Amino acid sequence: MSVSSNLLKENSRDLLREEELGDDEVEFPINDEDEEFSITSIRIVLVDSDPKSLCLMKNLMTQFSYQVRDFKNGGEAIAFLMMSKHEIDLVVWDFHVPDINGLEALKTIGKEMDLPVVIMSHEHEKKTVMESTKHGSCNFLVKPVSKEIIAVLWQHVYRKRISIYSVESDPEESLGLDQDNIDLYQTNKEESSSGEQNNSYQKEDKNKKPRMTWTNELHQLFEKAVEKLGGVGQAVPKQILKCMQAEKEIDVGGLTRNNVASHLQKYRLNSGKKSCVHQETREDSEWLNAGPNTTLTASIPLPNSSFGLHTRVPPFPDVQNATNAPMQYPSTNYFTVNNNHFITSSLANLPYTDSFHHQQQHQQQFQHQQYTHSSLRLPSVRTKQDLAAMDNTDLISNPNSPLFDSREFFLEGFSNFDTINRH
DNA sequence: GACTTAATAT
DNA sequence: TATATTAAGT
Repeated sequence: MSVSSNLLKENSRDLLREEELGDDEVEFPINDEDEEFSITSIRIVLVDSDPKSLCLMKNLMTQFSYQVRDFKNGGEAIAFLMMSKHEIDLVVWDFHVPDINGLEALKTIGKEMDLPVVIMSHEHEKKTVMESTKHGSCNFLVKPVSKEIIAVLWQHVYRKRISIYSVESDPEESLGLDQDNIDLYQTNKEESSSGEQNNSYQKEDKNKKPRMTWTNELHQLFEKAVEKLGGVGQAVPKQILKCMQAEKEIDVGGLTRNNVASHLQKYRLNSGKKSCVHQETREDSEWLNAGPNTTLTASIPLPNSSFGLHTRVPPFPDVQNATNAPMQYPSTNYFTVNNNHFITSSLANLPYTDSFHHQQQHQQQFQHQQYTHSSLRLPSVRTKQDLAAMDNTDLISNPNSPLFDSREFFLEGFSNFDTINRH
């Protein structure tokens, strides 16, 4: 059975499963071929030097049916972890454990084993939170930790599993997955490591062909060709392309007939509209000001250049007025480096680059799913509806704390869940 | 195979 | 929302 179909399984099936499984078993929504693996309820190593806090946390966790192994002493905890790291799903470590503090624990665990670590502390100094986050803490819990937070601790295990699975097997090589499943799988993969935007950029580079940009220069060349061939009504893509390529001064790069056809489609559409009812838009006036000498590079990747400065190409000009007059460009500049887009302006209202925006949307979807995910039996006394109704900020114990504004520390989305993956 | 149009993705 | 890409129809 494939990964994604299982991920998407709805309640009915899972309920059935739950009857088949023992009480303390949780079926994980990840299968390796037909061999399903289920784990016993999530196993947590809890480390806190304060006996009261330790006891309280342990009780709470047990209440939510986690299996807890508690330690007052950091050294003992690490020793235990070294021995049974493969039997543990999550580590919850108090920042102020004297012999091994949170940071040291994060370092050691990060180096020696591949476990998600949640740091907790009675205080929430910026420095403490920052450091923990930097060192790969999945979450930072401020004591007293609320039930709601304990209830959703499973998410870190879930995420870890997903990310491990993603790294270890390349979905495209897996024969069992059809294209749809691969797509879904990759979506999940991106979501599961939402803190790593660079990765998803790189992913896109690998699979998708670069999107070309019609620069002013290119467009003028195009327009010149169209005119030469008898106007929009006469000119056809192939000839336009030939015409454009004939122009020695300007390198049209890897421009294809399809590119031209697409551009022509838009061009025709636009010129038709213009000749009917002409309403001068803001964009029009920008184009009216357009000048022939503005030099821009095509984003069609040229063999020798993978780097270029691009300016967003304005919409089509009014046909009659397009050729002359200096142009005022829209100010959204961005670089492309190997087809990665980086906005260079720090202006507030810049649009997202596409992939970033896209990713955000996924992220939001996933955040919602996390509460309601049916494939996991939540070790929770709350209903799924309750969880869904919970505001995300509930995950930080003191969201309104004057000392600690989660948004200040965490990347987009981190205030809800971890976006930093340890490896 | 080329062109146009429509749908889809970014 | 604009516009580039992809698919489908002629």
